[in-house]
Amino acid sequence: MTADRPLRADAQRNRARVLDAAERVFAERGTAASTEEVARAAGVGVGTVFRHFPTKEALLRALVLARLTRIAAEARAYAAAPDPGAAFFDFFAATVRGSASKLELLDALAESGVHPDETAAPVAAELTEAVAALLHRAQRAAAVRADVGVDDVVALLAGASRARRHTPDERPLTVILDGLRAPGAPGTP
Amino acid sequence: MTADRPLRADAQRNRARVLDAAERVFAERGTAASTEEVARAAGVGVGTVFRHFPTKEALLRALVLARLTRIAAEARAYAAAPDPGAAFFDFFAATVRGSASKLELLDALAESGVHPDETAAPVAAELTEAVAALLHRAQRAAAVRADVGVDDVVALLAGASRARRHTPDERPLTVILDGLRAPGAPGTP
DNA sequence: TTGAAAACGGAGTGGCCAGTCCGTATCGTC
DNA sequence: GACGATACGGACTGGCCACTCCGTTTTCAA
Repeated sequence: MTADRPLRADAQRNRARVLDAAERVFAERGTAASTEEVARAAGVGVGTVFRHFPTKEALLRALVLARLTRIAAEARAYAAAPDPGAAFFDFFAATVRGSASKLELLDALAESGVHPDETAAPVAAELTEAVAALLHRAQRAAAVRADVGVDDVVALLAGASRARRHTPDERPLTVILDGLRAPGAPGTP
Repeated sequence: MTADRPLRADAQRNRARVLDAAERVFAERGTAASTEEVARAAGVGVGTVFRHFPTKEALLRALVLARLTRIAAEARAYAAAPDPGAAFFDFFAATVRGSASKLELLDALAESGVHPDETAAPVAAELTEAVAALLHRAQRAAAVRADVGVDDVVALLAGASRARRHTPDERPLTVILDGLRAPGAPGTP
């Protein structure tokens, strides 16, 4: 229970800069990029990076968390759209387009033996819930096939992102979206 | 033009062992596993590993090459199946099932800034050609949608493998296969 | 069988990188 | 404006890991 008093103005600014720089650097140089590179890109000393994120792993974690949070928020936003089918498919497509090279952070984490922690769990739950809402509404409207679950959708999000890293082409995404459509729905004509 | 005379018996044996061990070790510990770990798993000294593969990158490359070669061979084998649609879909499914955790090697390579070299090019071409044959035959038979190209199929192979790492579930694969089917063909009923 | 060529093993080396430490700079409060 | 608290920068350290080197072992051809 640390009585986390608000950060000083410069500290807040630097924390944000580091997060930003880390996202950029890791996206383009891979997660093996050194912390010093991140610090340089942020215009900050390494010490500062490590003060805010005691470990490189913590930094990675924070990035993943931020991303998951953003995606969850977007999912909730799409839930407001009138057409259940469009809401689901638009969310899916937008997420894939926006995450092509970034979702891999998640995998980077998983690969390096990082176990999900208590901080991540609620966010993950939040995401799952938001996607489930979108999915189930779309399924009730017979826009999405009934036999897929939330986990399948998440797995397909990851898969579609990976496919996109292979080609900038939209075709693979289209194929996956079509595969998700319910038999009767307009899609593959 | 090195006059590569045949390897001595022990050398051949060890080379194979190293390749084997490397595949296992990198698959389960990630490509960040040290060369020494690979050597130990192969029952060999590090020196031996480096004699056969002058660089860790070269070892990774060799693994990817071997895998691509195997997949290409399998693609050619499936081309012999009577039903063009089944040939394509069975090949796709088998490759994904067999490569779930292994195709990532390819990505590991790509990520660490490894540029495709002259050795890889012919094998890649071979693979592309074999897949193209399968794909086009299936498309002519109206089993696979006409608007996807070989590159899309390869991207989707990678994507499906990634999805599979997320869930052992078959559903995501099914979704992708269904997305690939031609409109009229039997698939999503 | 024997000896030269080919391989082997593994201790050693150099470089890189995560993480620390502390003297200095900045902030914010009175 | 002044002082304590907070944050900063970056030189430094320890450990790990790719790769080298060479004395020893194995192969194989004659």
